[in-house]
Amino acid sequence: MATLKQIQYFQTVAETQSIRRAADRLAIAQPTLSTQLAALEKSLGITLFERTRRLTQLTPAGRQLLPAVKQVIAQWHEMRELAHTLSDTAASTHRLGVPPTLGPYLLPNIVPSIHQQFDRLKLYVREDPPSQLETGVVEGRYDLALVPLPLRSDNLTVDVLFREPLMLVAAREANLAQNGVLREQELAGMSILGLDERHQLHREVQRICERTGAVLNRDYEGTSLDTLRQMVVMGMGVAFLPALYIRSEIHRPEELDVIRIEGARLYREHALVYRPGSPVRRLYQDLANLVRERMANAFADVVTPIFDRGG
Amino acid sequence: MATLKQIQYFQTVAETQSIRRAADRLAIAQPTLSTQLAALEKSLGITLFERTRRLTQLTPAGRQLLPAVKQVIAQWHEMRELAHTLSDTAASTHRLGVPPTLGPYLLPNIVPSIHQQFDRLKLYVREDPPSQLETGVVEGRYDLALVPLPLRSDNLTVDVLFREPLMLVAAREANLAQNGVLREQELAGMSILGLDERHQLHREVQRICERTGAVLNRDYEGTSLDTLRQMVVMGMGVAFLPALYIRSEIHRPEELDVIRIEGARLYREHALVYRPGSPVRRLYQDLANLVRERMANAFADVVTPIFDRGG
DNA sequence: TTCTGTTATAGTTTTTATCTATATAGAAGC
DNA sequence: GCTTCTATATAGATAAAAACTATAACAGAA
Repeated sequence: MATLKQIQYFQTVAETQSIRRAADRLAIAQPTLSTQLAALEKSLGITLFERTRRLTQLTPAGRQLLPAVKQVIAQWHEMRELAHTLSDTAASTHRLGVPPTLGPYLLPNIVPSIHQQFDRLKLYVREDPPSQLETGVVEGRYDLALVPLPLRSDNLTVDVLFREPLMLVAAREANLAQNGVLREQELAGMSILGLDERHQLHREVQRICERTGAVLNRDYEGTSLDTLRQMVVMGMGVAFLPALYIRSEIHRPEELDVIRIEGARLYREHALVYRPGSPVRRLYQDLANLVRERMANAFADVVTPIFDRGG
Repeated sequence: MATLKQIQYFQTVAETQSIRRAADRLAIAQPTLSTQLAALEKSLGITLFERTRRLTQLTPAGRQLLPAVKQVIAQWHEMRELAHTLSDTAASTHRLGVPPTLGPYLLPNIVPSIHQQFDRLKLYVREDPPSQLETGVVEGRYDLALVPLPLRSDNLTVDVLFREPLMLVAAREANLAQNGVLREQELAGMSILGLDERHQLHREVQRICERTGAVLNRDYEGTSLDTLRQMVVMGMGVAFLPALYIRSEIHRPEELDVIRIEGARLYREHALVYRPGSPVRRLYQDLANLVRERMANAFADVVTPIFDRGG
């Protein structure tokens, strides 16, 4: 069938112009080389060499085949080199899925740290709704994903990363809270703007409303955190926005009041998920730890890293 | 060592996303495939697949290695295709050496016939002095060569092709022969222009002079047939020129008289030579026959094909 | 001719690839 | 929670191949 070994033998004989010398260079016995060469010639249907006692040289056909043979060997070496590079698991490209309400506000803060620690690791990042992320990882479209808790699927490994508060945001003119703090009871009856129901955040806000007695306004729903913020700025109502979003995106604080709710469990939790069978799960655990540490070091005032659950 | 078979297996498993299905498609047993895959992974130092019950899919590293693997296989297929083309011996490029006093005047007449009969054969033609041609073939720089007889080497196969008369050429004004014919005796004492001694023709003319009593003029020697002709035109003397040269190159016959010498053995003989061990000697014999036949059909008035000697 | 160096062939051993049979382990169903 | 199904892995045996040693064949040189 023309093996790689055989075409390497071919190349060496062509170079040394002698079966004996080629056998020496290849560290095999001369009859082995003769036999393999004959086998190659038979499988290709070509006489590659003109064997005389004085020298063994290429036939016209062999001479023309040689460049093609060298190409194959060169490609093969290239492949092996690539494999060697990739043998460091942290040297390949991993497909990371992120939810639209987290990715753009978290990644800019952690990607530089990742590249610092794993300098040859590459991330191919795509956004998807959390449900898509979960099935995406299960079905292999993603290698790992950032998803909000709780998970639907139970056949994924979950490394809980951190807790992110949801802050109440109101137009400055509304003058809702004097010192930036409200008590949970004061939420009762308040009309809350939310995202449309395809977003996970919709459900999270809905849950908060049910517990606090606030009313989720379903007449107008945002399609992204940015439109939701605009709706608040325009005085359409108040909304819960994730702390990391507020930290990243609210560049003109004078337009909006950010209000902390006293005593309430107003937060969402994010986790890194991947298939339990992934051969590189160790790397993913390292990545999860890196995210937690980065959050603890630079965003302790915004989020709460969780070191002890999952993983 | 990462064999071609193994990387083909790799590709098939990547495509089918299943070791079992890949084994079916490859018509081998599933354990064989598992083993070979494991061997490949070990030799590359990479885990290529994430094996679960539901599906066997590429790891990030495997995903990135796949294109390189496909390249190797593609190059290999290309090589085999080329080999298939070349398996027709008449489909390769053969290096043909020709002497400068024959090649340019013979080849234009026979190359079209060659390409007509062997439509995929290609000739790589180079000119060299006959001695260089002989050693060139022996040492493998040429696959075959046209050379004048007699040969120096005795370890070449010789297919004698044809006899080419040498004609006496004189300036028209000299008015040497009324009807274009002279008798051999009339050459005695005549001063003959020749080529310099690096050309085989020098020796051939010298031999003729010795036999007929003509005198080879060594004061001025041509470096090519064309300069020799010019010397004759300019009235510097007479010269022997090969019949095929005259047929091809003397476009203005009014300037020169071409004279046949009656009764003399004034000719040279050309042969096709190649190494006795050449695996394609059959093709070369066919080529020799083709040349002879072409000469017999279209140049019977100029040269005498030799069908029975050598080969 | 004989000697020398090179390739081919014969016969054997070792290695490798492949097979069959079976173990193991998730996922799905009862 | 147990069984069943399905996919991959492992064990052991067999077949294929590639390797070796020894020797034959053969051309060129002495």
